[in-house]
Amino acid sequence: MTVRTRFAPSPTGYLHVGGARTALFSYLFARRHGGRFILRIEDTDLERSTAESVNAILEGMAWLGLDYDEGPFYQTQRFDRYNAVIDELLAKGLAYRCDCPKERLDTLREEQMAAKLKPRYDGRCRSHEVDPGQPHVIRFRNPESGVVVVDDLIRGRMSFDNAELDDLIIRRTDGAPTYNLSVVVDDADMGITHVIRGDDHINNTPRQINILRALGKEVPRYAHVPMILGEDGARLSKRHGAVSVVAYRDQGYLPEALLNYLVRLGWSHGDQEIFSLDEMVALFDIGQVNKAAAAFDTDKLDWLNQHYIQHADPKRIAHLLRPHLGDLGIDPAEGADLLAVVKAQAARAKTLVELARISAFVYRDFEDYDEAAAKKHLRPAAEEPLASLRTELDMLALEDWEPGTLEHVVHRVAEELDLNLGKVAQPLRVAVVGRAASPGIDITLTLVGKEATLRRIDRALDHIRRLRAEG
RNA sequence: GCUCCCUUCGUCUAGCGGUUAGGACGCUGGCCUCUCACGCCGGUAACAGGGGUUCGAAUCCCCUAGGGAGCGCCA
Repeated sequence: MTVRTRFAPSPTGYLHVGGARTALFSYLFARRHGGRFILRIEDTDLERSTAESVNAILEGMAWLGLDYDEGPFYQTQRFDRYNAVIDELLAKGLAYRCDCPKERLDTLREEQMAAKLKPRYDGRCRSHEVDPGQPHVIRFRNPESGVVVVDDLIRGRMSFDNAELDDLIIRRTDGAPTYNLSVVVDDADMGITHVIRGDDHINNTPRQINILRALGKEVPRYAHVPMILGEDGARLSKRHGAVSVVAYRDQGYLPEALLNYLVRLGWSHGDQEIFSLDEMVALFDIGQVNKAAAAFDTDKLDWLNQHYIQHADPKRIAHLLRPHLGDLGIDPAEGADLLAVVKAQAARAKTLVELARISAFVYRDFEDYDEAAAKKHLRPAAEEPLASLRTELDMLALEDWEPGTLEHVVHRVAEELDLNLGKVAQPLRVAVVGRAASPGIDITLTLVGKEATLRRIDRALDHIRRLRAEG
């Protein structure tokens, strides 16, 4: 039997990290077992489903590289099929028409809650005829006794008493089938062997199994993955900042970093922290997934992202960095080789956004000096070394403007003035970068170029002289 | 309220009856060093509580506490 899994989001918003992890687990499980991964859009809620959300989900999946073998299928295109199944259930007496007015149901619920009972439909219409011509819903006739046992791949054995369940609506007054019916029909029709989904569906499982059985269909295996919590341990929501997968892309995260982070949230393989997608496929074991919810930790994601920025092909990083430089109004075509910039800076940034920000000085003069850096390094004592550097650097031919020579010049100036290297390199760095942090001074000067370097040294000398004039 | 589920360092986790309870992020001390990062070495910190079972429990059972989900003509 070939394994077939599916990811079945409802298009009522973007693809968030919780959904992405469920999709990842589902994808990995299928790939791991040589099976097929299917994407199905559960858009039966006509009110809330939007085309934008569908696009956002597809975009998120594509960015993460979670490619599916079949689909996307849309439930709205399968209404005829669901209705045929509902009619079949009706004909067999496994479902019935119900015309209980909403008000009655509301008061019933209130009474039950007041009596400390679990609110549920009382089965009033189970045995009375309802005129098919009048408004009504269709309810599934759930077994009244017995237990439904689910051997969940993650949770283990769970059992539910049928007496706790009620007759759920499978077709609305407007004729639209509901979620619990459509999932069951789709999973059966699409031959889904393993249903991997969020654990908020645990309580739906026994109902779905009952419908599956009424239909005479095979019951798939289930794996309910725990939810992802926000940094504070509370349920993930918008106030936790980025939750949308594409928002992470926009903030400069690499898809492999997010994927790696997500797979380790709830799953592990010994002490290994770094996993390529291929390794995940080879090692992933759904039975090894944790049962408890996990809190999202941006610090660890950042660490992984920095790792991947550092180890990825610099050419690719350079390519991905362009739009982020563009956001700063920088066109890297007009300046130092972007590849060289990436190689020099990759280990210094947690995100591509940060990488762009700390590299801007290469392409344009900075606005203001970092206050603390200027105060510490652009002091009167720095005037002499800077002036010497200005002279020495100015004498360099353009073809000598390279790391080896530049490092030599800086060292020589320090020796001539009998100063520590730091007393020379740091003022120079602040003069050229505006801040006290940058790649090695030789690389920094190489990237900035002769013209801008001399210009910025002059600016720093002005700064120091003005400072002295002010006393 | 009822049903189902969860509980190891701050966070992600290893552990599947015998371990000095391991790793990672974070934080932190140091090394490297022209700065910042990277890298390397070290430190900090956990079995929710209580009963059993057992020669021996983080591991098995029960109870308590805390947390979550569901109880829609949403998915």
